[in-house]
Amino acid sequence: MNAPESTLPRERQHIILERLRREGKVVAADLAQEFRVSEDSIRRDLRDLASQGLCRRVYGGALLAPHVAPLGERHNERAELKRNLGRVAASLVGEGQILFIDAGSTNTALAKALPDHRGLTVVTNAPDVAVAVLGRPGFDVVLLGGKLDPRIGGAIGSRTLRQAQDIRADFCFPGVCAIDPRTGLWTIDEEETMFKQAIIEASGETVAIATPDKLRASATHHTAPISAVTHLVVAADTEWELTDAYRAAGVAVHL
Amino acid sequence: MNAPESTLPRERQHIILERLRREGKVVAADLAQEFRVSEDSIRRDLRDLASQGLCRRVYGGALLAPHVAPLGERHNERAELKRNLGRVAASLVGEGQILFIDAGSTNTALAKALPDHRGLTVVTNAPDVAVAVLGRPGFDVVLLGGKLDPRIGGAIGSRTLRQAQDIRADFCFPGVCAIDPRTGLWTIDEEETMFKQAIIEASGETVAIATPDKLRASATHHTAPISAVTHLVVAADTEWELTDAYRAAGVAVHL
DNA sequence: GTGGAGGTTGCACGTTTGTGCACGTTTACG
DNA sequence: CGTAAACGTGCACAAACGTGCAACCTCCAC
Repeated sequence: MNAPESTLPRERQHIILERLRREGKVVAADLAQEFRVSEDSIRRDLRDLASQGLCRRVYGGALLAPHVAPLGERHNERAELKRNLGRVAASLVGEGQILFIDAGSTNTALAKALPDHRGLTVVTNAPDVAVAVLGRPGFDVVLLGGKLDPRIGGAIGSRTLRQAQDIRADFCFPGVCAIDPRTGLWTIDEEETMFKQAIIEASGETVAIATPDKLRASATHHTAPISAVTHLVVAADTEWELTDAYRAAGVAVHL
Repeated sequence: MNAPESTLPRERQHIILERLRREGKVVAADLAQEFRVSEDSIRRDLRDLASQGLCRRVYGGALLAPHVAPLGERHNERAELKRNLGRVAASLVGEGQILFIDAGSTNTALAKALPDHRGLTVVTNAPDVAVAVLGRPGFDVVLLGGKLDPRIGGAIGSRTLRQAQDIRADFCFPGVCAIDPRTGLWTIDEEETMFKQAIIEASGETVAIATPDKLRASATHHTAPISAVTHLVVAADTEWELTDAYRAAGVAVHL
């Protein structure tokens, strides 16, 4: 079915994941024959995918991870995408760390994907992010107060800013309005910009989660240079040229 | 029915469990024929599932374990009651007023029941209350920050207290742990008590919404005398003696 | 061009896991 | 009480697995 001509390892993993989504399972031996590579390589691919939480490794092949939906059946594909991005981003954080999580639907998906029992502390200006982790085992939640902006879904005024400046975090997940491999992060609103700058400043590493539209979008206020971004999480079908451009800029790209 | 072509061992167990969920029982011989494997393998699968507590092993096959949900949902009539109480309480507020809304599931129901297009300002320490009104037309929302207490579902520390003291409101809806016609409001936690006292102090009128269990409950910390409570919202089937006692204490009772 | 770093691949090795069969034991039922 | 089906256990075998290693590729600095 597929062109076994010459498949790049990256591309191969992508195709495997796609088939996994479609059929729910894959058999290592079949894939090896199809791609004309040894089963060893397939096993390595499967191991990689499993380590990213995208599939569950089993004897003889792999099954789709229970949390990864089998390719948008009735749910919004957009929500599906964000869930996946959230899962990938969540895999970056380690035991006992402190996370700044900005407002935004993608970041809410991230919050839902964060693992329990890791002693994580979530600091957020968005009530729905707080709701997503509140009450789950192994989470501390700190809410940043202030007047909520209904367009953003979070607090951003000067009062919020002051509270944020009293905190230091390991990771920071700013909402992304637009991102560019040369210029960095962009935002629409000025107060929002100041808030994002503050939390980026106060954090060790910055993770930008960008849905495909954000990679092509533009916005009015420059928020941070690309050098301030340590990790970038994008969809798996993003063009190689683009991801390579980010990698060249020193950003660790995850998909 | 199923493709007996090639089924991975783990996948097979998964399918068995699924069928178990749907039909409540499975027969080993049938499964063996269906998956084209020996009954020995099926028995091993069943034994594995049983050792994980997912099914109960019986002679000839297996039954669904009592703990495992057999597919389906349960409805909560408590939610229905709280919705009704919330509707009644919501009818008390007028145009353009400022409301302090404490954390708690009953108050979340109230927030959902608040009418749109009234120019209301909601001040809350609970993220789920904020989510309930955020983005709806005619609402301003102010979030009180601080460390969230997972048992309460809201922020209560000293930082939250300070923010609350900077605000004056028309109405205040403290979460009710216990209430008594003679002694007033009671709470379980000390910090929680201080927060409720602060918002009651800062508000013109205080509305207590009490589910039936709260009318009979007791708690450790005295929060406010009954004279501080202006309105009480209770279920329609509350005893007359009790509602009369509250009315005698100067409380407007609504049901 | 040259060489080294980093990544990918296939192979060999020993190990783990799943399978079916044989055997003796337990269970259900007439 | 007797029989047949279902069961558990031990065993042999094959398939799948992880790991270490050497070969190979590409990219980039020198």
